[in-house]
Amino acid sequence: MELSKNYIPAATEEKWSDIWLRKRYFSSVPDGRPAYSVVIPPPNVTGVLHMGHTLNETVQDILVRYHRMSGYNACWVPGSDHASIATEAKVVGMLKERGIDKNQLSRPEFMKYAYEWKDKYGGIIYEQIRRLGCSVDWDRVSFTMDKDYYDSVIKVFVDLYQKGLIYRGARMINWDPQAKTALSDEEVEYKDEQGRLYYVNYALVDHNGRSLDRSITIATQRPETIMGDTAICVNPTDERYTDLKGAFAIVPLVNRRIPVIFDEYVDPAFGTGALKVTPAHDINDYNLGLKHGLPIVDTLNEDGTLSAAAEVFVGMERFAARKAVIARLHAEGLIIKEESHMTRLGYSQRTHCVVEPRISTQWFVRMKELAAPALKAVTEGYIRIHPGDKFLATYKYWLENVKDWCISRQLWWGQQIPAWYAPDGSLQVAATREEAYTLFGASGQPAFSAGDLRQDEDVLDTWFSSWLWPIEVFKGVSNPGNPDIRYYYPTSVLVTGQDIIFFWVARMIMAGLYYFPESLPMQQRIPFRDVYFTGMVRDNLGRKMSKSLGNSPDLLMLIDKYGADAVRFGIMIASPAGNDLLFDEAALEQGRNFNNKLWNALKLVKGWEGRLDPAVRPGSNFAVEWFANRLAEARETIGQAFREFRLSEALKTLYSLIWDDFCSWYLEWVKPGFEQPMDANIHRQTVGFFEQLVQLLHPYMPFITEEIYHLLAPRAEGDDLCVRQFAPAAPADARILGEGALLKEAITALRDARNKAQIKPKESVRLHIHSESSEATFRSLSPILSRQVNAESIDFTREAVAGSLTVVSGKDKYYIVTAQPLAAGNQKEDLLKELNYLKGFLASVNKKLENERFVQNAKPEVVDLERRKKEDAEIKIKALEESLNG
RNA sequence: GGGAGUUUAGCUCAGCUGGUUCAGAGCAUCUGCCUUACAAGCAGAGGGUCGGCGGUUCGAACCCGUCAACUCCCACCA
Repeated sequence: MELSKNYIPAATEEKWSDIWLRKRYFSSVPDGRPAYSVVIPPPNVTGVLHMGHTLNETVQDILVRYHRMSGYNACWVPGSDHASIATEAKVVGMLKERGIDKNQLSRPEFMKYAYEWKDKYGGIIYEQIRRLGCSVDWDRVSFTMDKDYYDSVIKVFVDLYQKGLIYRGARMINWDPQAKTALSDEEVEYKDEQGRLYYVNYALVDHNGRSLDRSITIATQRPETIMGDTAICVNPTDERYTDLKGAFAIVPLVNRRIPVIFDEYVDPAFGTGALKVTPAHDINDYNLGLKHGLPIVDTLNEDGTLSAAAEVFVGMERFAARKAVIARLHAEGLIIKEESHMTRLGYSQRTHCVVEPRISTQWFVRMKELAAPALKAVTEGYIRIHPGDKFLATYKYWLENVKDWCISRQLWWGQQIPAWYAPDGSLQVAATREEAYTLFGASGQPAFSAGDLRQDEDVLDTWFSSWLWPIEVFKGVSNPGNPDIRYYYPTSVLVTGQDIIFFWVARMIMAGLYYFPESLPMQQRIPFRDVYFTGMVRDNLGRKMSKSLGNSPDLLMLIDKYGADAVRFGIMIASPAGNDLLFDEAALEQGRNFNNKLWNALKLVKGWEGRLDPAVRPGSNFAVEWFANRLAEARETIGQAFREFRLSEALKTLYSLIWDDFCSWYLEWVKPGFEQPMDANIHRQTVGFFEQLVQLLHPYMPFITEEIYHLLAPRAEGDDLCVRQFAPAAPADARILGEGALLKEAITALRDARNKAQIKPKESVRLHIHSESSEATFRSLSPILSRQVNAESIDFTREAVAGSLTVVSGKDKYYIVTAQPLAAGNQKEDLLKELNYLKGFLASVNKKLENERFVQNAKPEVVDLERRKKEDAEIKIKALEESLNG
């Protein structure tokens, strides 16, 4: 069979995707093996996967494949999130482009469009997951608005309500005027900005309305809210204002009379020490208003325009209104000063518009009771966070200070809140209209029919559904106690971005601990045992990837260009746990080159098949023996790295094992001479090594490894790499590894010397080795050594060889004899440099050993080590001096 | 304002319990090679006062203190 010059990923990837799917390797059902279950953080159906998803999915696939190959029944559940507000915003935008106004649609009509959107983008996302090679169980695809899932969310809502953990009430919430919905505290992103502070004069009057012939100046950043003022507040200890007890101020523009009140809250040092109180539009003012019984004048409409209550500029957009108010205040001479001022503005996470604090009747979850066990699960180590040092404190702080969660959204796309209102406005919470009607009838026949009940218009926060994800993807809510939930829950590991630690991770822990009864051990109630946080993906300049910057590459295009394995390699090689990843296409090129390296190693090994020599040779081959041990050693390192979630490090180990140890050293050592036969036994063992290497690499680069596995040898039906189990690891023999290191050192030193002496690669030399300690080893290694340094002969000597080039490496000396006279190099200089260094080194070792306190205090093995360093250095110095003199 | 993290080669990062010739790897750079698997390659090389200062210790990239820079999270002074 003819192998292409370079590896071509596209066809291979399609082929194996299909075969894996057809053979249902990634479909999991409970069995006798231990489960390794992972639920995908469901991507929003708003668009396509970005590089952050790519990193997350790759990490998950590596863990899942690795465990599938390690005796576990691996199950990775794919799915997507309806992403209530984000998707609704996109659908509304899409409709607008088509000239359709959401307000003209009925709720069912809108939902039809939303589902069309979901089908389209959900499909794109799943295609990306497939192309990336993710070994998800396609029989378990879940969506947070599936019928069962929807019903589960409703069921949990009703349950929490009945237990008193959900309540409805008017509170100051964050309002998104663009999406026209309430938001949770977590959905608001704050940015520091340069704002402007306006000093505005308010006229003062006494309780009879008589002018006091003076005014009070307040400082505000939001002059457009003055129409909502219902008090002026000063600090009671502020002597400038003590005489204003019982006085009133007149709100400019609307001439409303408001009291001057006194409260410690006001900082006399800020601005003028006088604060305008607008309870409807500021959380602090709201609290002050509650305390002092102030009326609330809400001057904003839900879309951010001024309401009739504002009296002036009614209907004007809030920022335009600000300008208008400023202009009129200026015209009336009421602004006496302006200054710039740093401020913090809240933006909606989804629509990016400035959020308004607003009083509104919403549904809330009481968080205190849910938070306590969630905190315990982590602080007591039932759930381990990686990297822990970084996120433990953040997690703890949030849970200890958590506030109630506003879960109602004034949207259509989502689970509609199961609250039912009677004509008189009273309400019952129940999953269905009929159940609600029954509840209304509990204390006698209601005066209305079930059809008169009106369901709450609002839907639930999307996170109120995704917090059930690890439970409901196994139907744990809709079908409690079923075999899947009992087998797969808790899941093994959650891999996600650190940005959703509060939104999602903490709340899933709460949901798990709430949902599974306290009578069960904590280990069975938690949703996952480990949490692995990936960092944020940035571009190679360290900037966040974003659409507006245009620095977020398209995943499918990258796969087309480099191949999925190369993308996976590139994203993993520079991705330490929890640190941000600076994405650079150069890393993908490295991945592509690595593919090619593997491919060419395959070509080499395959090329030997035509000229195998089956004759049995006595004794063992050093190269084979060495590589077997090197492989054992690397497996140990890799296993340890996996246990510690150091996936990038495991990949680096593999990369170097394959590129350097296998290709650069091992294959060169066993490679037969030009047109010479290949020892069939060595070939067989080489194929065995190659199989082990692609197996180890498979979790990272599944396609090319599967392909090579099948090209190396014919395989029985069902013998595919993705399900091949790792053989038990053998311990590595340190002696053989040491001999391998010695051989590599000698080869490198001799090649370096050849290079420096400008001996042409094709020119062979005669080599004399002077080794006090390792002569026997060198004798056994000489067949490899002679080929690697192009030596036609190797002899052993105890003295200097005249007319030779001397090389000192470690404790050994090499004399290179050439046919042509040697070009005068700076060999002597190099030797002197080395000698000087060694003498300095010896001096420092001696100093240490002569220091009594060192000898007394240091551990005996450390002192021994220094003694050996001293001996080694002395031997080397002797060797160098001899060759310099000789 | 509170908290966490980071700072090691041009870039991205390892460096575990303070002690192997410990100052490392990859990428990039430079030199020499179209050697028969691979120029997307091979063989080599150069490159760092481990952010600054001080301390603990026989011994510090590592522990302590302090300063500086950067990053992130949290927070109701208009």
